[in-house]
Amino acid sequence: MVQKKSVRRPRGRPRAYDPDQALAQATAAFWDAGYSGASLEDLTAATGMNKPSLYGAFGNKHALYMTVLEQYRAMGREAMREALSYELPLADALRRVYARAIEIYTAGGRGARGCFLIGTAATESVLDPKIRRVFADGLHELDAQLEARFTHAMERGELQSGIGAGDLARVACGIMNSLALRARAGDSRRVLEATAEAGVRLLCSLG
Amino acid sequence: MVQKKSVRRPRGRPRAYDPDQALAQATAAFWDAGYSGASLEDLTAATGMNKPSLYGAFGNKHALYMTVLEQYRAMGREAMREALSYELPLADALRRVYARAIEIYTAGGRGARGCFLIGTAATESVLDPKIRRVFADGLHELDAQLEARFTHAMERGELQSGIGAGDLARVACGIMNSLALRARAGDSRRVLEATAEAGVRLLCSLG
DNA sequence: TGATTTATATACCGGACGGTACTAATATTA
DNA sequence: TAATATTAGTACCGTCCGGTATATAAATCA
Repeated sequence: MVQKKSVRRPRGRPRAYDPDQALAQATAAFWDAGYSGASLEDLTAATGMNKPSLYGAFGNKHALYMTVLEQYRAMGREAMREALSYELPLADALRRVYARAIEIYTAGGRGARGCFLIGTAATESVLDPKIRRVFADGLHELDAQLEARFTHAMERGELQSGIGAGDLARVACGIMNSLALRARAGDSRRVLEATAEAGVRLLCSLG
Repeated sequence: MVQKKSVRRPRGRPRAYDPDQALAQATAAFWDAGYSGASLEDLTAATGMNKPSLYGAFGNKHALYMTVLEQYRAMGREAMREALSYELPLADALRRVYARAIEIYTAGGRGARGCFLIGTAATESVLDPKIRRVFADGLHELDAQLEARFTHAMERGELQSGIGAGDLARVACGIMNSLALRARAGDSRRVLEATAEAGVRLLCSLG
């Protein structure tokens, strides 16, 4: 009988940190201060790790950031996939999407921080092509998720619009971008929700 | 007869730089790299000034950034005021607004940089309340300009919508935010223009 | 128990950071 | 021309930056 690997400890001194938790705390540090604004000291303080351990686990600052960035994208993709129901009417599906986005954007101990990509990756995107690529991919992936849902609604006869699904998706994505920015600017949850609802009604021709 | 002050030179050694031009070049440096990402060396290289002159003229890095930020806001306000015609039909006025925004967002030597506020101030807004205030004011001022135009269109009977002028304005502002982000992400001008046009048609119920 | 393996912890590296004292240069004023 | 005023330019300040060498601690394996 083979012993479970997760129980059998590896050979050397055990880690004093939980990798997932450390990554989450590094995410928070970057989210607050941005990539350039978060110092290695901020990151070690946030994770509770010392610098050599941080390097051993995640590589240098840029590599750590890229890891965090990809993890955020995966979280966002999954959150959207869950929220963007194909069962509910289009308007309700969009409402769920925006509600979930507002949840994510207004979380955070030091006040709302918006979208991680918009708050940190956008800034670096001009001078850092790798970050720009991930940032653009993140936007376009959301576009694609939304476009598929709009296409579905059109095919089902749930929505007739003179505007193509792709363009509708980019506008719907734009509403979300705006929620992220307004959250980071400190707008109240009520304003965010009203903006989202107005967007839903426009997009679904419920004006 | 009084001699013009602008001709009469002040007492000491004359400046080797043009203050307006220096400020524009500092703007470019911050726009590319963000506030935290732009070093004082970047700023002196961009402006051609040495550090003591830079300090004498504009104060420390934060003060210089705040000056640049306010100047950008003034430029943006004026650009919107010019573009947001009250004579043209609402849809055409919005088209002018977005066209002008795309012009500003895609300018820049090292590639498109989007909106200065979104690309640089948003990132700092979580940890720097003064920057957050200016960022939020910038968003809300654009909201107000757009809301006034929507209100005008409604009063004139040019637009009937179940959505209030304020909410329409925030959505219209969101489209612009999205153009800024997409520009910084590297999206083509064609995509930006298509997104803007879709936004116009939704906002003006031309779907 | 002793060797080996892995991680932690301390202390340090060269360099870049934001910021400034000091000197030299260039103008006006008397 | 001498005195004064204002700027430019150089050189430097202490600190923090990202990153790493080295030593020590804590586990498994034989």
